[in-house]
Amino acid sequence: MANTTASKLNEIPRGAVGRGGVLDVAARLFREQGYGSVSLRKIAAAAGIKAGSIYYHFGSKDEIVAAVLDAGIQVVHESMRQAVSALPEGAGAEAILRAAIRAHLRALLDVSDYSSANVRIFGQVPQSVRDANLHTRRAYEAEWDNLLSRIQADGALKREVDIRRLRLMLIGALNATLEWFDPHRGSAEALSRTYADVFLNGILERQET
Amino acid sequence: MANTTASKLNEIPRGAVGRGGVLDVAARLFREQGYGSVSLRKIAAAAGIKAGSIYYHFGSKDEIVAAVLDAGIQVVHESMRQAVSALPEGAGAEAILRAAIRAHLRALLDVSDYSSANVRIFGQVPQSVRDANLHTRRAYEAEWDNLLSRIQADGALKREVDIRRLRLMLIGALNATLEWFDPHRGSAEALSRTYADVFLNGILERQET
DNA sequence: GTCTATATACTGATAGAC
DNA sequence: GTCTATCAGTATATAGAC
Repeated sequence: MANTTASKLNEIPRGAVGRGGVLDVAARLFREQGYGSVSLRKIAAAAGIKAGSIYYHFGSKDEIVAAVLDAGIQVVHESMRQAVSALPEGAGAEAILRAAIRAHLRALLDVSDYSSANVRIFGQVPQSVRDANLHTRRAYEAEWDNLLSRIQADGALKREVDIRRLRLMLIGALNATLEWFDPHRGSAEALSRTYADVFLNGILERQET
Repeated sequence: MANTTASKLNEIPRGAVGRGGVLDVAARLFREQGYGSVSLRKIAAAAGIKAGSIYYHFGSKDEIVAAVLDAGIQVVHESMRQAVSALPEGAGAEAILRAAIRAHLRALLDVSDYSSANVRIFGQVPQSVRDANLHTRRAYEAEWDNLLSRIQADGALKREVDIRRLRLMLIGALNATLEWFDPHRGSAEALSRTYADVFLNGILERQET
């Protein structure tokens, strides 16, 4: 997903060139400024090239943003799947949920401009670009639905909870952190623990009667 | 907040005219399409006037969007304050939280294009516009922090919960519903109950040992 | 693979008629 | 209070030189 050719020596000081470099820069700018405010001229300038040169690598702005959106889902999907499958064999429902929440949040806040760009601009791009991203999104959503369904079948999740709605609520809550998270005030790691605490057990003090 | 003059008879069929009408239309378009994609020409066309005419009512695009943002916070703030103060005298922590959550969510999903536009475009507008909206936002945030602090002081909220972080998590989760809520699949009313259930008590089944 | 130059359309904003 | 006409700036995209 990241630009690999840029690590070679004897290159332009910018560091970002070629298709991968343009894509890296575009993802960062989209995350920072949104879709409508980022022009091809801005992307080109940040990558150290001229606007016209972009069309050697991509056919249109939509093609760039579509590539960013797809990569964004793939990164967070792979991160979540790996985190869950890395757990010990007999891991309980709570451990599984905590690992999945942590992986999703860290992908957004610590790891990937692509994943955070996806969350921030998906609602702003043209309908055709959204449609192109749907298959990739659906696969990630299915991963969560399967995980939650398994946990509910084991009896660890309240029976009255609707899986689809819970997934939308949980992912939405985690994604919303992009609007206010400040690494100076706490780590994504610690924040993921708080989210797990709240979603798993709630915020009300329990009576010990 | 809504256009009042438009209810008079013998007017242009569009229904939206004058400063209030322009603002109503702008709020709806911003909510639907985001900040960058909505031009003054689009706003004017939807309001049934020409682009140049907008400048009789507003000095700039930023002035329009700033007015939309402020109104958006004021609507949801007033809605939440009223809902809480309308509760019976001795209402418990759970009833208060449920009423506040319900009011916030219904303002976003059922009532106001201004409130939903605020949530959707705040992260996309120029820094100067965000700054102008800060005072209004802070007042609403303080309302929530006071409410949550009172409940925690009463011992109904877990002591280890950080108030500011909880407020960010809760409001963020509720605001995120704008990205996926579909009135055909359920009411905002019912959804607010589910959010309260999850945040108050969590999703894990409790052992009855 | 990147450059310059350019075509075409749209942007926010202004001036003056009615 | 809305209109028409227009300005300067910027948008995506293309063509051809190097």
